[in-house]
Amino acid sequence: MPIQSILDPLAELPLRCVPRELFLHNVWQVSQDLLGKILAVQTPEGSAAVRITEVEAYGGITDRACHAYGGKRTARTAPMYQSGGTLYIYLCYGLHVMLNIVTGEIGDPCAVLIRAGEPLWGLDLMQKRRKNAPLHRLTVGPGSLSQALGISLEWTGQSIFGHLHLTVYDDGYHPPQIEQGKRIGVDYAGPDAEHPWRYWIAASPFVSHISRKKLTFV
DNA sequence: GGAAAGATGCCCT
DNA sequence: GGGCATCTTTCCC
Repeated sequence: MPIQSILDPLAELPLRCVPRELFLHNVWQVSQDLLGKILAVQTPEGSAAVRITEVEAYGGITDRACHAYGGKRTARTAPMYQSGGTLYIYLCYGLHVMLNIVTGEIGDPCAVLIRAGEPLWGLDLMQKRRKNAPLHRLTVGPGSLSQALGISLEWTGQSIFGHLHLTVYDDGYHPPQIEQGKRIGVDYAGPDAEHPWRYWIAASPFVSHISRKKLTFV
């Protein structure tokens, strides 16, 4: 399948699925490793894909911003306790679909929230799903990204390995620079809201809250 | 059974 | 940058 990137039309590298081991490291490592990877979704409507440009790490039972804080386990959060590579998908504000990928071993409820991507292919399909939103808002923000890709709530709890619809690929691309800052919308988490656990590809136009304060870079 | 909050997005100024 | 739609999940009666 040819890659046709809007920003980098010269990219023509072989695709391979990311290995299971990628998700078995700590959630902060996995978050940064996922930047630049390709998230592809195939549905009966067609296929679409983005290069992941922005993520957030949710640190399990000790992170007040994490749904599994304090070991909380409900029907919704149960997938977070499964092994690395499990999908954790839930509805926010009653209408926005949030896509997360669980990290670590079984029983360690950490996950990476996929917040934004750069369109690679399936542009027409994504624009149709997003009601012709402009390019800079097509796949930016966790709710918008899920809508563009056609992420389904029914996939929560399923593994991305051997998944029928969703695949994460590595085409050899590595972000030239990664920036990090505070996570978005977690002010209720008190001191844990201050952690710089949001990561994005430096200078990418496909990042939300671009004006937010940058803390450090890697 | 009911109330409150929420890992947002969009439109307005 | 501020207001608000919108409805599921969770928790507490």
